[in-house]
Amino acid sequence: MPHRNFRILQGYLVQLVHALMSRAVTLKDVARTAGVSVSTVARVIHKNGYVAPETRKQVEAALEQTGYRINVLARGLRKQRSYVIGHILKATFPNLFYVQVSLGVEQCAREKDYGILAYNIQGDPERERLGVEMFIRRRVDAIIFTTPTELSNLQLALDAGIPVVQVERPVTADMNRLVVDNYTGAVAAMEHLIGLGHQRIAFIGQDPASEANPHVRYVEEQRLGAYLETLTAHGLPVDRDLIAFGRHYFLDVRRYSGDGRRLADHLLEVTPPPNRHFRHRRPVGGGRAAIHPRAGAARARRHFGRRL
Amino acid sequence: MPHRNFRILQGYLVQLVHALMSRAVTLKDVARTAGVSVSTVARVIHKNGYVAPETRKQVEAALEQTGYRINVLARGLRKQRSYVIGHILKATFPNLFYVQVSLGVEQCAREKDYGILAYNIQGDPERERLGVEMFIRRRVDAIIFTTPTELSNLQLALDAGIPVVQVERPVTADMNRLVVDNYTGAVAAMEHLIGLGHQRIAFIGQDPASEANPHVRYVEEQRLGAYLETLTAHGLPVDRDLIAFGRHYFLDVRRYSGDGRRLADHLLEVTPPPNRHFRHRRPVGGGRAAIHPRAGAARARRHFGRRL
DNA sequence: TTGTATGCGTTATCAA
DNA sequence: TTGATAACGCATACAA
Repeated sequence: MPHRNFRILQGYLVQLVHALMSRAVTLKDVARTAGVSVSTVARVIHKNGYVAPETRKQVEAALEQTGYRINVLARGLRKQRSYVIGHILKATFPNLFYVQVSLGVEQCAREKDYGILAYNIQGDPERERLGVEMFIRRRVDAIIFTTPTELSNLQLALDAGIPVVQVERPVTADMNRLVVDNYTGAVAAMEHLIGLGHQRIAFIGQDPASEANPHVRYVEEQRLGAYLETLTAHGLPVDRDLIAFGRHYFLDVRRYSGDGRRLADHLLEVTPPPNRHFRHRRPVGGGRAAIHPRAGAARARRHFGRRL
Repeated sequence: MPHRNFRILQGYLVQLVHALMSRAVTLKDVARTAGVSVSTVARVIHKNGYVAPETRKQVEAALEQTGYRINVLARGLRKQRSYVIGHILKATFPNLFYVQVSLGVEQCAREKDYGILAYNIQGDPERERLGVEMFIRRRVDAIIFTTPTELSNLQLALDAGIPVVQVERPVTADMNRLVVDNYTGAVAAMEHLIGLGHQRIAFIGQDPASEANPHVRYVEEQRLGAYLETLTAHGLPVDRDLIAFGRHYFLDVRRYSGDGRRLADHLLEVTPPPNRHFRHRRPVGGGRAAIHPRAGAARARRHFGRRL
């Protein structure tokens, strides 16, 4: 289709000419059109120092007329800040948790006029290192690890003078970290359900007693503890048949860089069938008591012992 | 927990001191330790111009010793390039299509040592404009719109001399665009299924004849056309009962900025139940013939007319 | 109240 | 074969 190819070529050329012809407006340009010096323009823009009212008028008119936009790179070079935060993500696909976190990070940064440079490592520690290296070259002002993989990579950033924060699954307690409070969250979920009048509530999760990963074990202990504690606090019975343990979800994201088919295969392979039916049970009257995470975790252990 | 708070405070302080004490190594530092000028170091780094072998040795040693890392911002100021591409996304959550695109964009950019600055607009044209403005201030080298919302925002970027590309759902034919070839994709899917021996294949999609959005209509026409064409090419019968029209998925992402509950409500509300049963049908012998998109779309129209 | 001059870290030109 | 220097666009200390 020669006509179509021509249009495409034309599109490229138009943009190329645009890009080559146009030079971004600088402070100097504004100063020239306003008939003042660059520092006067700077004073107007930053609203510091004294500027005569009429001079200000002229400068503002010139700013309007030229369509000046600050060059963040140049400002960054001068102020020794890039106004960029690096975000290293363990995986976005297919886990929407990471997507939600990156959305939140981006929105929050935007309010402070910061940009987010995302770097997806697909679970690969070596890529994580490469990401840190790139961020150092770009002089990012901070690095967020969601979630961190190797301590050495955190240290690498720190040695370059870049502050870091670990989001979930911290690999060290010696650096900033932000973790989900699973206990409070699970209590809130339970309170919500009980508040709606439900009394036969099931728990689906991994078995803390047989979980090797310490982080996962901790998380599951908190959740299960909250579940048991809240039930008891409301005078509801604990029914072992309503607790389904099992690895319901697991993915090694390194194996799935955009390959949807292998992903689907693997999901089918590792997801076990439901391991028991939830039997119907007569509801029991409510109640309310103080609930504490420590007590909840302890109760989880007492209730099920080391082995289930 | 005073002990825990102390550790957190300590973490902050350690990082603060790190950040304040450390100054990034510059070319000048390397030059000083190597006992040469900055331009000699630059020549070694960029492998252009002539450098005496021993001088090179010294410089390389100094580079190693100091741990020099180029300052991309400074280079960008000088070379009038930011080595950053802006990526405006209509939505990432809950649509994994956008996530996949942004992953691909990022990987590809990385190979060319480019960074990706993502800007999520949640379907809001005004945010799209703000995104373009931010990208102009940061002097990004190009902007990708996945997917574009307003033509004026594309024009805004172009006027600032920044090349743009529209990914799917182009709002104009006059600027670069990259679109999915739905016809070829659907043919491939059909060939795959037929190749596996399947002969009773259903089509689920929207009705092109009653679709108001021109883009969606075009997409559905291509897909349905490919479906019909491929069936016929293989000598398989077209069974109207195997074609299910209906709006199976729709989301106005502006309404769901992280509110999972309302999202779930809406999904349940707009997703209709399956509109017919797929009846069993006897398979019919195969065959193979040439297939063309235009013919496919025409066949779709002939087969079902304006109204179905 | 305004302007001049310097430096941020690079690249590139030109002279030595 | 190497070094001095200007320029990129901005912020700021200081001079006028």
